[in-house]
Amino acid sequence: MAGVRQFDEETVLAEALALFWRQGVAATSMPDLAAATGVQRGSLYNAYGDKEAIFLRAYDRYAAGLLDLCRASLEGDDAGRILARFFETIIANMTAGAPPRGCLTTKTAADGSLASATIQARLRDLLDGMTAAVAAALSRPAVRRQLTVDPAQAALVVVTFTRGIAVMERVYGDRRQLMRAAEGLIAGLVARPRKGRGA
Amino acid sequence: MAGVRQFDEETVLAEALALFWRQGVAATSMPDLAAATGVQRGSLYNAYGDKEAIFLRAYDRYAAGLLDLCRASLEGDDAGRILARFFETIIANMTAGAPPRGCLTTKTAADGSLASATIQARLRDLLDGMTAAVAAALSRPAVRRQLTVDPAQAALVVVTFTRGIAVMERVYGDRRQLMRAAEGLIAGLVARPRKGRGA
DNA sequence: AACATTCTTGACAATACCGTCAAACATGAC
DNA sequence: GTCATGTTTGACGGTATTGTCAAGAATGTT
Repeated sequence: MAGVRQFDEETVLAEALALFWRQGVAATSMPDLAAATGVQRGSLYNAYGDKEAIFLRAYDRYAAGLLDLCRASLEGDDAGRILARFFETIIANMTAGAPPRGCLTTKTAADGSLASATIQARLRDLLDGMTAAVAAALSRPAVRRQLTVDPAQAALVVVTFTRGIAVMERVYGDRRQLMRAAEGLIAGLVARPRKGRGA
Repeated sequence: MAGVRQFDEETVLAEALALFWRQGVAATSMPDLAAATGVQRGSLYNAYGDKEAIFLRAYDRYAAGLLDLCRASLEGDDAGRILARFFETIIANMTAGAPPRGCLTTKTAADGSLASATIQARLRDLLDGMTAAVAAALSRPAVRRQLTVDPAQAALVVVTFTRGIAVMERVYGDRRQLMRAAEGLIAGLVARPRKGRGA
């Protein structure tokens, strides 16, 4: 096969992701992407077709990475600790960067990009995956016993709450507030939030 | 005073609000507003200056109305009922319209309009007001006793959760899921969610 | 080394939005 | 009825984005 792609797709998608994350999908134009990636607009059109296609590729990587982080944070048998670590992960993800980038999924969900059913489906996929991961963790017998709500519903509550945290981050930009909110939710969901201090 | 405004400001702001709500602030242009309100673009510039000014005026009305609805829903002494009615109000607000418009505050928060500190401040004002209203309701002694978390923190959790519901509405568009999520949260925050059925 | 294939480049036309402004207009004040 | 005042109108120049395309460039194949 001759006529070979001159740019490194990994790099381009990473730069594109960074831009989408920072600016939001709707606010990012093809010229923006061209400038950020160093690839000419015409080449991007040729390689991917349109902005949505680029976004979908970038988002898939993002989603996979985030899901891995979430799953890793959900190990253990102490419900309070599991959830605290999970929310820490989520909050770290959305407060990273300067200024903080916020949560890509949430920004995308609210910025009109959902006119595309394909994008909506991808966002749903990530949230479904996240819900499943949380539900699995909360369903472990040792964990389940500590909950005030059954695991499936608790998982829905937790994932919904992560979305709320993402919005609050945008509006208040106060990391501590997010932690306090998460802590409050955990207190409600776990039977004995504070038995001692350490283990 | 001669040279008098030819359009009805109430009507114009109502139409503008409807458009912002449906399309999102960032996705709404001055020509869009002109078309929707029937007022020429030049007149809008003359009367208000720019899109942001129009949005702020429309949003203030929206915020005031929504806050009133929220406060009204928070009366009573049964924590579970109060919260259920509050979430019903919130969910009704964001699932109204065909297709549902979602939550204006949340859409605005995530669509890049927060580049404007003024807009961010207004969103914060509404959420502050909502948090205060919920905190006040949850602080009533009879209510407070039923909670698993102290009122101030519970209010933060509740308001954060409303933002999460708004995002979930965008992604899933499933009213029942929102109700189930809210119900789950209430179960966690209220000590005895189900003692009987009625009072 | 020559070729075929695919990518890249720069430019094009089409469309849309913004902010402004001068001229025309309508209205309340006198 | 006349005037002063603020509004409305339509148009202008400037800028930006989109999607396409023909010509040039690069590379694997033979």
